[in-house]
Amino acid sequence: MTSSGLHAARARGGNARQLVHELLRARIVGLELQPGTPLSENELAAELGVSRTPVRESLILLAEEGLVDVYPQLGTFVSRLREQDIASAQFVREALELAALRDGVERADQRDILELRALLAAQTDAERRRDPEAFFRLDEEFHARLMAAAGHPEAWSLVHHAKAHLDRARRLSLPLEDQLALLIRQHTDVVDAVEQRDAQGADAALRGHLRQVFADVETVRTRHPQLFGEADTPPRPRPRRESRKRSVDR
Amino acid sequence: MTSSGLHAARARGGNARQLVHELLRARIVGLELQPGTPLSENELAAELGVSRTPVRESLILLAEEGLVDVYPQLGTFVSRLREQDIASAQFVREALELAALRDGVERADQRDILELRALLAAQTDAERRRDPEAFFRLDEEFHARLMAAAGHPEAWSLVHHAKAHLDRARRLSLPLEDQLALLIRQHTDVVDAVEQRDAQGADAALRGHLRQVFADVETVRTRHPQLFGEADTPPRPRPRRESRKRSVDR
DNA sequence: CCTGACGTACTTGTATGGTAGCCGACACGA
DNA sequence: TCGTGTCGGCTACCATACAAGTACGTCAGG
Repeated sequence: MTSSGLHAARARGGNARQLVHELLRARIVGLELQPGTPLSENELAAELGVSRTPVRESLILLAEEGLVDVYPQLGTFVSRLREQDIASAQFVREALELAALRDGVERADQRDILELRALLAAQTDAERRRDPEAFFRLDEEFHARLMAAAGHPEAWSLVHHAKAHLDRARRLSLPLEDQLALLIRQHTDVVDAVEQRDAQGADAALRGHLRQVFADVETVRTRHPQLFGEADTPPRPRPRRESRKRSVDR
Repeated sequence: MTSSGLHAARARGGNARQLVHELLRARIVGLELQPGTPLSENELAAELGVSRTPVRESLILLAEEGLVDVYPQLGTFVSRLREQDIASAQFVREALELAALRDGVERADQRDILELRALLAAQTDAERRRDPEAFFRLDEEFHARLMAAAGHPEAWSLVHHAKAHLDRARRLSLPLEDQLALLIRQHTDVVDAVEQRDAQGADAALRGHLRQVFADVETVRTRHPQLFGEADTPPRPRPRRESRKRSVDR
């Protein structure tokens, strides 16, 4: 069961809160838990084999990231994909990654280039195996490594947070024809430009790549509109009828 | 009693967790709680008239922001000013504020300019009254307003988080001679450039301003080295009983 | 006197009980 | 038929009890 795995991991490493947090985060970003899904503290605690405390603390952290919405005395729900959240995440990601890349063009050494190229090779392999999940992990690692090479490894966590909102939508578009190949090509262009110390080229390549990702979200929006929504009102677990509800705190 | 005030505020506004979080955050950023100070969940709960739960949840959030360090089974301490944290905060702040300003130069309308100028006037007033605390609040509002005018009000929260690490150190340098006047001058330069749609000028003015703030931190480091530290190990063995109120010497 | 084992008083982490408030179903009355 | 009041079940929030672990003062033994 899930609980046994959690107990094992708990013995190995971190505390229950971190484990639950990471687990729920992965499930939300991976769309295993779809937007609008109700998350009950009691239910999760029972399912994961821990008490409500670490579950609750995890939900608070997820709420801070914008991945869940907490309505006191009402319930906690996986947040819907909101126009504003996605646009904001895109802005933050662009600003941070492009700023980092400006330093990266100067600071990256041959060792960094080699590691990035190794990740590109692994991505190509994942694409050939038609394994979008593997590609997702490698994509994360690529962008993280890029920021580390630029000398700003800590700022990655912020990009990581922002990226979650984009990935949640983007994931549905990845299995599409030739999508992975296109993204890998764009990654490669970035690395090439960095290796040649071509600041303008690198900037253009990465910007184009990030905009591509943003465009993918739009594609998904038209195909899966039910995942999106402004969500001033809490989603309904299993409703039959509409009812008006005034939102509480921010 | 402190608790009565909190209960009152609680009736008015949010839940206990948010109130405790904001209170502790203000005390830490305001250096009322100096770096290295131990924060006991029990002690805080008793002092604030709430149970451990909201206090603990607040500390978790503060730990996420990097303002406190939690050592399990050992204690929670106000984090020291770390070289890396400060540099990272500076990078994030520059990246986000400058990226926003690029949009702001195009999007800001006359109404935005007027509101910004009103804040500048208030800052000048605070400077004349030699009121650094008031200036700090107005500085926050100025930068927040600037990002809102640029069309990225949500990204402010990230800058706000980053700014905390800088402000904590900077606060000690603000009462210095002519510091406030210089900062206000720089703020004014930014607004002037934005009003004239001078993208390059605005970029240079804001970058210069942010670098100035960063330089102030260095000044403080040489004067108050005890506030800094890499803190691989818990800050202090064990300061028992009340020994705070250690006035900042020169 | 010096050294080292140990108990005690703390710490955070986790589990659980109690409370106020919201929603939806259902009975009742017009 | 439709509107309304009540009640049961759910929620998150908060308080409290227990468990696991660390540091330091104390004291026995050299």
